[in-house]
Amino acid sequence: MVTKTTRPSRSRPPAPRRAPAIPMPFTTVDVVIFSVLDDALQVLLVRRPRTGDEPFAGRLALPGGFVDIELDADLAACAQRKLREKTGVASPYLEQLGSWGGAKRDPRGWSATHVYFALVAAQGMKLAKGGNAADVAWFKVDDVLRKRDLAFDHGQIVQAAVERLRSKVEYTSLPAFLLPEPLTLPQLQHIYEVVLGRPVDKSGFRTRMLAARFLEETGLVDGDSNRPAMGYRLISRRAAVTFPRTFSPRDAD
Amino acid sequence: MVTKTTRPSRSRPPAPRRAPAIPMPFTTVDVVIFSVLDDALQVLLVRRPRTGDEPFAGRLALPGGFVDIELDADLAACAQRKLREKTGVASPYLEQLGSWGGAKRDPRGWSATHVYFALVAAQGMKLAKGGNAADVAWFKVDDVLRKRDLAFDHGQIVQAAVERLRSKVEYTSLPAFLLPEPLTLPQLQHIYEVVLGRPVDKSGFRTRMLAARFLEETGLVDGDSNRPAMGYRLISRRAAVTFPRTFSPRDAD
DNA sequence: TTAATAGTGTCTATGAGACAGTATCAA
DNA sequence: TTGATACTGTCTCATAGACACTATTAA
Repeated sequence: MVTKTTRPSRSRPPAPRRAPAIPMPFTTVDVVIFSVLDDALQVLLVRRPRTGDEPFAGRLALPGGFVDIELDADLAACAQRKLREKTGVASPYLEQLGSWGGAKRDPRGWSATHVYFALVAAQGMKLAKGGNAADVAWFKVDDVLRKRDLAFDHGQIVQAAVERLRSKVEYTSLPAFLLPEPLTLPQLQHIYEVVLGRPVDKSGFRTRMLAARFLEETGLVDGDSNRPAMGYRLISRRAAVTFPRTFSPRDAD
Repeated sequence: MVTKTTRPSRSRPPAPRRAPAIPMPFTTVDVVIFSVLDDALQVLLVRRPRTGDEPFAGRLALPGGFVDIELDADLAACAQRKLREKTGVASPYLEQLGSWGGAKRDPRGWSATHVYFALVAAQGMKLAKGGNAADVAWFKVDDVLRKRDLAFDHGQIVQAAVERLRSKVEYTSLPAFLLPEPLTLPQLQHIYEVVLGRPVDKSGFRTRMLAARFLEETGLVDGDSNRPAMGYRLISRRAAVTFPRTFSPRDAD
């Protein structure tokens, strides 16, 4: 959040406001963007600029920044804009994670950030780099959580996002949004295994996915393996479906 | 949100701020407070004052208002404060629901609200009334959702809160926070039935609750019935526990 | 033919749902 | 003793998990 690059500099006419004359918190939007790359769950981070007197110069942070009340119709549109600026992705899975606000999280004063949570397929994606934009790159979630040296409270936020993702993966079809279409069931199973960090039984997995009726066949796909697999497309990209039970190995008490 | 009653009027020294000079959205916190009364799920609403030129005068709204960057250390503290002001309840179950923000939700300009979600036991509670405070009262959720004439976008927000509650009730122990302690299993079952809107099997319900290990016995309680029931206390008031499966009648496909 | 991966069949144990039964209180 | 409510036992059936099996491709 609070990167100079996304801060509009042109002057604007003062809007008519009949509201109270008390100081308002700074309002920002940050986006936690996940993908699976190299068999690991990864998160997109930007390096904060070293120029100017901005806080946390040179540290890694979530992509985000101030709400622009001229550009952004609402919070979701603002999140979409920031995601597009960094990744070029137009229609990812996007849901709200929550908001963090307080007196101390930004040294410049009371601030509140609205955090969104995005899942994208990393294949063939071009990240925004150089120029006025800060460097942006993928980082393994496990490394990020271990090093805990992100700007602001973004370490906490990433942790909350990972917990939400891991928890939802147990009982929803969310990981399907981490794959490009058409996707195959073996690919999807692999994503589940990477995010859950444990193997999943093939037969049960297939039954479960097909019973949830969120996939439709698109014909055989010639993958990197020997036998081609059936390709599938998501019936709806709006939301994930919820399974009636959680994934869980039998030893669970 | 944006009620005059919670708006601080005293002057304060301008804080040192090295932040951008672009206009910030108004920032508010609203609280959706649920309870079960008269065998129905109810929500706490306040009537907006008819004085001054505030928007939505005389309409019902969620309790809430501007963040006070002097009083409130963070968003959760702000929500706690607003809850305490209206209900006197000090330590309810409180979780974040989400945030709503946009150019059009408040006629005075771009605004964003951070919404919290509280569950309280309504028994013997005194609501704040009269004086400077707006009238505050319980309303049946079903009526509120049908009439849809709340101030701002609070109708949408209540709807989202009810959906979240009903969905979580299927697989968590959340409803336990709607009862005063010590609670009995028949009482708890009744709450589940009210919120879910359907009967629940007694035997399965008891097995499920006790297997989840979130209750500890406190001795028999002489209720309004003939045979006394075992009283229980929540082992932790921090969070609800998640059941491995959802409640669901057998006919579910 | 073999290796590799895609996909299916089958067995079993768990445990939820349904419901009938027993226990313990007041009147 | 009766009525009312608290609580328990038992039967059945769906299904997740485990794992062995078959199918289809490339080399």
